[in-house]
Amino acid sequence: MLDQKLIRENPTSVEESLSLRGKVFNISQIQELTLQKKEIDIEISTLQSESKKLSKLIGQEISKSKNYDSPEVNNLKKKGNEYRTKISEFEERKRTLDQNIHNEICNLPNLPSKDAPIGKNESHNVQVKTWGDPFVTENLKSHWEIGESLNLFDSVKSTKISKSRFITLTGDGARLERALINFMLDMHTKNGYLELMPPALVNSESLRGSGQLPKFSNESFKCSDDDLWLSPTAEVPLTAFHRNELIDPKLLPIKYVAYSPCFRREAGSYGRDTKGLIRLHQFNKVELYWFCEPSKSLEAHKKITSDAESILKKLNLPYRLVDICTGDLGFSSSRTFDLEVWLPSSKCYREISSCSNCLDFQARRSSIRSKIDKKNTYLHTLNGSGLAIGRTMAAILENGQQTDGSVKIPDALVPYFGSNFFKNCLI
RNA sequence: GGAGAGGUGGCUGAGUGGUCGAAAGCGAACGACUCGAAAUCGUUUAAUAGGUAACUAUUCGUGGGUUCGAAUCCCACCCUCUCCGCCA
Repeated sequence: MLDQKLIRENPTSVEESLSLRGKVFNISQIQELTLQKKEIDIEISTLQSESKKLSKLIGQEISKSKNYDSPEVNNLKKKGNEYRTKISEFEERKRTLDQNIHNEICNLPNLPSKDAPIGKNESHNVQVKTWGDPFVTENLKSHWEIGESLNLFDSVKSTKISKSRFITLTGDGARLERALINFMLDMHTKNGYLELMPPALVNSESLRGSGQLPKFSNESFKCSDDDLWLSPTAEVPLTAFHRNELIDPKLLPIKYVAYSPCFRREAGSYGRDTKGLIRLHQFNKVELYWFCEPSKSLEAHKKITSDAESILKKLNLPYRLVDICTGDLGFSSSRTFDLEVWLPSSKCYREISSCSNCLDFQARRSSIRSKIDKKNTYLHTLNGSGLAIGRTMAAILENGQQTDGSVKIPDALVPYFGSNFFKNCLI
């Protein structure tokens, strides 16, 4: 959520900044509403002030004369009644204004950082660096072909259980998934993160707090009988963990790592990535999340990104770092670095982690503050996948494939997986 | 699911119609004492919105209502706790 004061005082610069996202936002309309509200606010508070004084006077009058019904008192009460009707009229108008303003502002995305590259869509994202050797050989198998031949997962049977875009991991596939989760959690907790295992179902307020609602309700699964949704990312419960809190500044920065299943409807992606582990309605993810004071968030953004990178390096997976352009930024983010892993079968890099600095956007929506320099200040929040498990498995299968059809398990993972090769199991 | 209790500041907790934005304690900040610290003593310390400021308004779970006036009375909802039932 953007600061109302900022919108009121700098509508043009807000409008210009938001337009870098490639859409037109009508800020002046919101500004007009907030100005109207301000006028009414002043009107109401003067009336309330007078009515309050009157009430006190009545109280004094009554205690002096010990008479609740004297003509003087009744006269004053009549006057008080007039105030009340007047005030409630104004309040009615204020309420509708407030609602409109709130709706409008909640639908505005975060302002893109001045450092983010300007562009319209993902083709304008900027590659910052690459790591490792993105090898290209002919006759490479896709990860779903490898998975099928080694019996690591079964998507056909999964449609019986649920529907398409769900997967059942089997045998060594399930074991590898588990190994990856444990490996990542261990790496990050050794690196100073506190592990959390949050609920997978979250309420509407939590989704609003991190920016998924009201705009993106069609991207999450909703429970029909309750005000609960299947969490699309651990970012949601982690933000909500501290909602409406004043955090002791001594605890900052707070660094959480959380494993969670993630559920996404993937509406509008029909026909894309229909095979394999890349795009599923349910997937596992290890998420990194920071709360820090505003002056430290740029530095924190670099750190959270390099913490996510360290996993790719340990697993020896070639990747590149991409600076997301203004037109491709997520709703809550002001700046995002994506980590994209090399998938040799499709000869391209695919997103495996997205590390975002949301500044105070989510903290304002969720009211998460700290007393910094004697002032209550909204904290900055940062999130980054560290990493998406299914896509990591896809990358391991494709990058580790050998000419004899076997797959080399990265050395760092062997202690977690318990072996350096897959046993081909029969189902 | 049934019965009961309760939601008050950073935290604990008093307050049942009239200077109550709210006692007290804890915590925190500053000062004194000290070589320094602990202990002790003193002072200060809720948030939000508007305003350069003085100040004004709002906020005692949320939303309505009664009243000149509500933390306090009425209604609805949400949440938490205890007991019982069910259950991994």
